Amino acid sequence: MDNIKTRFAPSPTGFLHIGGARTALFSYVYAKHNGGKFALRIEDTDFERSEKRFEEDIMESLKWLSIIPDEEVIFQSDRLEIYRSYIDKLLKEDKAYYCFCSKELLEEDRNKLIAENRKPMYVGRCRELKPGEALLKTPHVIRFRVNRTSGAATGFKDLIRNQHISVNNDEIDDFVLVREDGIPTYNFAVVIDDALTGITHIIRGDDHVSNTPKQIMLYNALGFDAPEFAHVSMILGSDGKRLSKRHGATSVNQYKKDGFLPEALVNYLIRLGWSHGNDEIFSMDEIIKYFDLKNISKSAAIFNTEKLLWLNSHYIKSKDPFVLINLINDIKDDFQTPLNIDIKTAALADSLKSRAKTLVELKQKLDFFVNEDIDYKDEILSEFNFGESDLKFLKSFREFIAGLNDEIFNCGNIDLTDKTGKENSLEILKNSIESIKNKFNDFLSKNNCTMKEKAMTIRLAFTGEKVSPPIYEIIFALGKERCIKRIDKFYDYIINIKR
RNA sequence: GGCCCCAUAGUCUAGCGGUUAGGACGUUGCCCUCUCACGGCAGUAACACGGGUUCGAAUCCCGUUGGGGCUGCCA
Repeated sequence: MDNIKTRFAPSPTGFLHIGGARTALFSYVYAKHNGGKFALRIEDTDFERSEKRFEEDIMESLKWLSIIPDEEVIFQSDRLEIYRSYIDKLLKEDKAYYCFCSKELLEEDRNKLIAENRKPMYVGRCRELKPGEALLKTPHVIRFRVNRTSGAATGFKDLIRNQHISVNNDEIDDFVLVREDGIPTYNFAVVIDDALTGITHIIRGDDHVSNTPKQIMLYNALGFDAPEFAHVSMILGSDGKRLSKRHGATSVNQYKKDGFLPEALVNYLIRLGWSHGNDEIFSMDEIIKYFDLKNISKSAAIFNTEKLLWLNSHYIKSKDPFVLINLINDIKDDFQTPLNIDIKTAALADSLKSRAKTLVELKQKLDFFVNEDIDYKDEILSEFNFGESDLKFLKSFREFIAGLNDEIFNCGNIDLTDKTGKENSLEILKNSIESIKNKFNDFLSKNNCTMKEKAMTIRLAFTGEKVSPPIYEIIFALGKERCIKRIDKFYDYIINIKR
């Protein structure tokens, strides 16, 4: 089929959640794989629950994920006139009818049917009514006249299951097309828009399967060709229940704030329900290259944060440290001070990136460096026993640091805005760290001790933590003054606890 | 309750009538090592159940069970 066009049609009643993001992604890559177009339509006909901030969130989140519509975004609230003209057509052709039953009356009908153990459907009170002018001035809705011919059924072929799904017409109510306030309902507006905008393939959540026959009826009644349908299974929480807030983060923007990279989220979501052999790592280009509806799973998938974290750490590891610094600064809260974009920060970020699963974690691991001073926490330090020999070592280690040539710590005023500047500075960095390493090893052998024996003491002194980047890098990044300051502080700390 | 859909390890999945049922996350052990990671190696764990069809079934059909969805003047 040529001129393929897909769409994502969220309602702005909440932040873009990962389930929505996944169907958007599927729709987007399906269109792109086939050289088609992808459209975004905001279904804001529920004025009660729709909010501007959610619209903005949805569009920003999609952009963040690189899911970019090819056309201008459509808002259903701008298209009320269009829907009106089609409802007139249906009314004129007797395919829809006015219903004057009050909500209270409907509720009564419903309770009665349930009590009799029958399907709670509209009883059809107004189905054959021919309302006059006066009656039309009273509150009413417009219902679709479902074909009640005995044995009639309505179905469609689902591309995910590759199977025809059919429902008997008497399972389908005379559903409301236009509400009392004159605003069309979902099932009506969705059909008009998909038909008028030339959508060829509708990829959406499983929860719409039972709406589809209603929509097919509308396509037929309006004389439109029905598009193809592909219903993707839902994403469930760890307990197998429908994903909700109690399962933790569900909105895309929360994942951004929590330090996830869009590549990781896209990679995770595409693999949740879709596969390409045994491959796990996909860039957007690769997804587009390989994507096929045939390889989408029919069954629901449970969201697994562990695997997302693995992918996130994979992508963090592959990033240039300067890029990582920018990304961290991009998600920081307003009250946080941004990281400096310099060679020392980059050096630490580079060695810390394999130790962090999220950008937030990476940021935290840089704290010992970013903060001018550090605190020694008893709950960490109490695990270690320090004696006279440690004090003696610290003294000579202090001398060693103080004796280092200032040149080693100097990385000059290199322009980091261009690529060669960065490369040059990384080269200087490598040399500095190498020479610190050599001098430090000399120092150790002169003092008859090994790295293994002394590393933890030094690490604790410099960072206050049991986990840190390699010692040489810390010395380089902190610089002579801060190293000495921290050695002194640590010395005092030990003396204090020994008393 | 009715209707629709789904069913391979804890999780995501490969498989599309004949495989020692493959990969990944997680997890366990070992190696590497200044810590923790990273990396490398090895291990762990699955065809929901019952009937058919067939020489042969994870794969096809039916049922059972379990799960999910819908059953709105929400989308």
